[in-house]
Amino acid sequence: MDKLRAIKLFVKLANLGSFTKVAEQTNTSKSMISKEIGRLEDDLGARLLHRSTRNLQLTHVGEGYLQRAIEILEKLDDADNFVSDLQHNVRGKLKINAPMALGITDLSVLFADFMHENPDIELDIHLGDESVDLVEQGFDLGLRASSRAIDSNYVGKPLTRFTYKVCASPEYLAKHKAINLPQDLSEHNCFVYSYFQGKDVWPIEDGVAVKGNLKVNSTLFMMDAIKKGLGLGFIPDFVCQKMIDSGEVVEVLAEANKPRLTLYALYPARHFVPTKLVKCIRYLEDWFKENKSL
Amino acid sequence: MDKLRAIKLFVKLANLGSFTKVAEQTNTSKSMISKEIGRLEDDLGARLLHRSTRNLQLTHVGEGYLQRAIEILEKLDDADNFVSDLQHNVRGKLKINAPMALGITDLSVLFADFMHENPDIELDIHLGDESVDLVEQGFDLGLRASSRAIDSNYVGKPLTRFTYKVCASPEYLAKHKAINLPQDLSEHNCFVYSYFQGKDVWPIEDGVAVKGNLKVNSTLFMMDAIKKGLGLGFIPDFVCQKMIDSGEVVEVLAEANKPRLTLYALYPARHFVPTKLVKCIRYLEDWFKENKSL
DNA sequence: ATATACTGTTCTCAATATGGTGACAGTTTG
DNA sequence: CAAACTGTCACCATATTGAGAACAGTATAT
Repeated sequence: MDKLRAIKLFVKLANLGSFTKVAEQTNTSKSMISKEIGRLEDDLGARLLHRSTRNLQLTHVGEGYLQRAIEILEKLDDADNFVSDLQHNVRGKLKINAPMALGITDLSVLFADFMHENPDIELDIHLGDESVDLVEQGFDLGLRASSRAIDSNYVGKPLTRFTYKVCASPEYLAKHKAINLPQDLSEHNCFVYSYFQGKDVWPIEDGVAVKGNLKVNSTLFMMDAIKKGLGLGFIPDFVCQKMIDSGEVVEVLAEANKPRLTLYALYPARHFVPTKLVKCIRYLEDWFKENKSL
Repeated sequence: MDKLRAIKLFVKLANLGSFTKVAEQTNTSKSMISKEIGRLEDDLGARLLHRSTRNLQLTHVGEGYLQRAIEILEKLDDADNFVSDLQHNVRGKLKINAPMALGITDLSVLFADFMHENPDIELDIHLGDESVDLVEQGFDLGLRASSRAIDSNYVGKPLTRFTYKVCASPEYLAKHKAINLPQDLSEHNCFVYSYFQGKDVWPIEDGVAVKGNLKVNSTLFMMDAIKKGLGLGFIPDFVCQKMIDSGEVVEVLAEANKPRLTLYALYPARHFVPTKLVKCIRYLEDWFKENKSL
């Protein structure tokens, strides 16, 4: 028995004062109203209203119950509205996790624009490359680079593709042996990124073991070392491209086979995504479509 | 969809943190819980909790909804308890309507005893012989004398049977013509009771037209006039019996056919009767069983 | 007075919704 | 690497449901 509907009908009945009118107003049959009210009375174990053929009269019990029923329905409406607000309102917090390097480069300008367009959305951005559990940490969105499929608990929207480039400063290259094949790297000072899955193997062609005197968890830090001519780095293109374009660093082994990764926007829910989040993801997609060749 | 049950299950789920445990505790299947929560989420248009295989995590929405849901359930409990209290509690008011004459004679002692036994029941007794609508006036109980069937809106418990007696004082009878047949009454001073259905026809045998110089809406007032030897009265036996026994008045036409009426306890509801009322009706039944021959 | 219209209730029956079973995909644990 | 567990999904017999008509009763209209 759907007690809630029964209560709603009871309140309506108390207002309209007629089973028939309630039936008309709700597009149902009299019999249904009668049954439903009867069921509610059964459930409560008390009569809510006296039916005399022409007049309905609330019982003592009915009067008290009516009052409480109205409050209950109000509370329910409240709860529904609360959800709806949180869902459809663009206001609200958005807790986002993103890779450090990406955050410092592209995302900083991207989200600056986004915040300008959506002043009511509050951003809470955690930059970091440690693998965190988005759900456990309560993140609404995570930006992840991946070459493989994504954890099945998440939906992943592909945003852009990127690759890595082996970078060095012109000065470094001039002072050291030429690099023509991936294997040549083993005799150079190759910086290692702390969180890199393969540790000290760069995924060029079949993988090249490298070694070097710098290990750091920031590709930007690494870039500065590269620019100073200290060594080579295996750097995402969104970090190094500008410096390559400006000539500060140069790419080596450009023709070698390197993994192409996809940047995903990850969000945990399947059915219902808050509009603020939808808006954010759309923005990400559009931004990368405009600014990058996917 | 039974939203209420869904809400209950959601609250349980939030507490236990596992679909399976909820299923066990409610003696249902996991699938049912899953479905029901899913339905609630559909209805709300938002996801209430993130399911990762090992941990359930409330959504922002879920947290807010949980809080509200708990309040709603409390309110519902409140409402139910309110009804239950009013229903099962012996405390409370009892608004009773009864015929004036009966009230002054038997009921006064009866209810004195009843109140003594049930100090927590508050009585609100309206004595009067006008026909009142019990429901409209908000009476819990009405005592009615009737020879015919009762209004179908009410349940009527028969309490006792009674009849009427033609009474006169010995002095009156000594001074006037003898009364041997009903027709003889037409030559006597016969008092008329104001609310009597047949007005000035006494329902003896086939009915006897009478006339007299007193019309009053109280059989007790009438009794006093009779005792003084002013005339004859058609009096309920519960009013006149004692005086007949004591010899103050005597009955005439004792053998004539007079209507036997039944005193009913009338109460409006069919399904649910508050226990205080049940108790009162039981008391009435018992009292009349002991003190009168039905 | 009598007829009519309208009240709420009850009955039956078809249609819908429901909840349990078992399989499933995916994880964590031993 | 197997086993035990998570929540979800599809299937299907079952139960509940709600509409419609018949009903009993009462007030209004004629």
